[in-house]
Amino acid sequence: MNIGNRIAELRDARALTQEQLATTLGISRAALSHYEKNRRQPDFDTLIKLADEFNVSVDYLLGRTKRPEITLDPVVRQFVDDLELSEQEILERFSLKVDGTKLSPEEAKRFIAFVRAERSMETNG
Amino acid sequence: MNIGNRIAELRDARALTQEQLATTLGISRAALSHYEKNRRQPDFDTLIKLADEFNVSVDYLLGRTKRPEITLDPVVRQFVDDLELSEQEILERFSLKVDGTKLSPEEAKRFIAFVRAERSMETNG
DNA sequence: TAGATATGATACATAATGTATCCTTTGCAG
DNA sequence: CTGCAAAGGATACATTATGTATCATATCTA
Repeated sequence: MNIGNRIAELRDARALTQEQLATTLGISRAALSHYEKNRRQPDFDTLIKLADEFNVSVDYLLGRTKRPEITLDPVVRQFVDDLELSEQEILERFSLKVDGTKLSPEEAKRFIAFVRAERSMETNG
Repeated sequence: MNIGNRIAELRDARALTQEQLATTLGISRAALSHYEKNRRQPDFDTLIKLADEFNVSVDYLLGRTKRPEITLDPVVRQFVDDLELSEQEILERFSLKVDGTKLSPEEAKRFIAFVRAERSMETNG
């Protein structure tokens, strides 16, 4: 997925014409067409205007991420990192809720400490 | 915060010289210097190489976000957003890791009991 | 203080961009 | 059908930005 496709996709989703979006961005329709056809690269200013306009991340526009969210909450990110939950197969199937309620960051931390403590006892005892 | 500052910042944090980073990126040192001084804008290819190299989001490089986190893979995102961690699922296919070691079913069970107990205490106390 | 190292500044050939304009397709009213 | 208009793709070309070599300017340090 490249930037052109993403722009066209987002524009279509809003039922905007190239003319309309171009005007909003302050560029010519021709330029926008070039972007959508991956013949030109918008400058950073226009890139950010696009991201703002569609409320997506630049990473998404560039096809670097599959989802448009800007970033995950850092706490969640940290949580995932700490748990070493990085294997896709696993992650496809699980997220951490207990009895329907998400684990809070504090709970996650305590969880980790808990597991470590238990293991430590197993090892030493 | 503009891209130049971010690049210089990240490069300094790794104690890399412009020469070293430029080589890694496959560009001239002069070009990198221009980027850091905000005299030129790297093309998308270089932009993404930079983000990959430093493991940050392009949004961060562009100064669009304050934190460097990249958007997680959608699978991870889903994992975080929505998962019900039932004991049955845990027993069947749960494989959280802590410190690189998989959680055993017993550990998973204790974990759930642990979370429930804590929540109970919060609710009642 | 000379030499090495790192980085900023500059010039200029080269490459990319922005826009006007033309072309093609599609939908639809008559 | 036919003609028209809207939308978007293609092209040409003047303009602008970029990449790099090279020079200049610190900053260490032996």
